[in-house]
Amino acid sequence: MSIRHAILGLLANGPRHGYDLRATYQDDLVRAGKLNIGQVYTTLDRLERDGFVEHERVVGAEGRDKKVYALTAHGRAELDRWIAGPSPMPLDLRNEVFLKIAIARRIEGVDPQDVIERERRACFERLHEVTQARARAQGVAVEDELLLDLAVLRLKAFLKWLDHCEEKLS
Amino acid sequence: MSIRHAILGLLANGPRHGYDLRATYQDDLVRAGKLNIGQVYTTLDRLERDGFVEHERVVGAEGRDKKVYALTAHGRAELDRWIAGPSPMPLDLRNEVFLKIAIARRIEGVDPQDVIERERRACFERLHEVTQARARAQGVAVEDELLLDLAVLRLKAFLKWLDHCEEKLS
DNA sequence: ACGGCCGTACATACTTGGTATACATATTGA
DNA sequence: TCAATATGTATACCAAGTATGTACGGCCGT
Repeated sequence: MSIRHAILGLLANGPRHGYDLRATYQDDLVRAGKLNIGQVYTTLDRLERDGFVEHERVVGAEGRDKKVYALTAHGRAELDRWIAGPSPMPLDLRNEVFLKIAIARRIEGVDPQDVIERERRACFERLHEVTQARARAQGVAVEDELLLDLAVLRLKAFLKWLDHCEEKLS
Repeated sequence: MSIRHAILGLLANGPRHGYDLRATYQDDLVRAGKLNIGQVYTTLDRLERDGFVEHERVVGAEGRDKKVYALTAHGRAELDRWIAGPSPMPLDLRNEVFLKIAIARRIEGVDPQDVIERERRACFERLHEVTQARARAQGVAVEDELLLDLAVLRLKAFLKWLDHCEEKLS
């Protein structure tokens, strides 16, 4: 997923500059997420190129000048369109583990069941980590909980699929 | 996921040229997947740059010459390492629907429950499509079934999460 | 026969998403 | 005082993926 719409969304509540957008993203919008500052500026450039935002140079009280970005009408329309429309639900063809299993079946000397077993173990460990993080988030911030709940559900579904693979390929 | 390891995997059973790799990928390895031919050649270039494959110019019987790629020992080692090691299980921070909900909660005039409801409907439709595709694949090819089973499990997990969001945010 | 389309085959330009790093100044704290 | 940290922007670079260009040959219909 790209960060375009996150920026448009943050700008909907008023103009901000790049550094500020990143801080707000990390500290408020997606608290578990990190955002590379370089990506913020290149994304802002592209959004401006496409007419979604425009910037104004502002000389700060500290002497540093900032580029403060604001949504254009076009940008606001794009944001509304994005929010109102459904998100793509990719089928995850090109799934790495599926590919690994498929290749293992076509190579001599590699047992696909071993591959499945190793992936299962890794998935379990990950689930354990995430479950602990989920417990720590409990009651702190509802959105942090939701994001971790999603991760848990996804990992459980994947484990179920691995079991299913093992059975069907045996 | 990148296509690097798919190509290494296909080359493990003997040398092939670019066009052939793409055909084999689409017709045998991941039958539901499409592979852009341009990506095959650029990936082969990078694999060669990194010493994983090497090529030989072969003049075909038809007069067209091909570049036939083969795994090097280094490439075979990389393939084995990849198969033996676990795949990354990304937490899917930057999930688009989560972002949409989070932004909706921060903007006036947008009801996050509406967002959830719309995503649910889209997800249901997708699930319906995939379920039909799954029924068509039944008994035809076990790997096609597995890939579609994964898609179904994923979509069901996501629907469950949307219900969960609705409840927690109400 | 020939003109168009399709299959085979490779190459390149371009876009996007993402990381790392460089650069500059102000504040803060040991 | 001097080093680390915070604020702020910019750029280079890389990988993944898409679209397009360029050949050549075979097949098919009129």
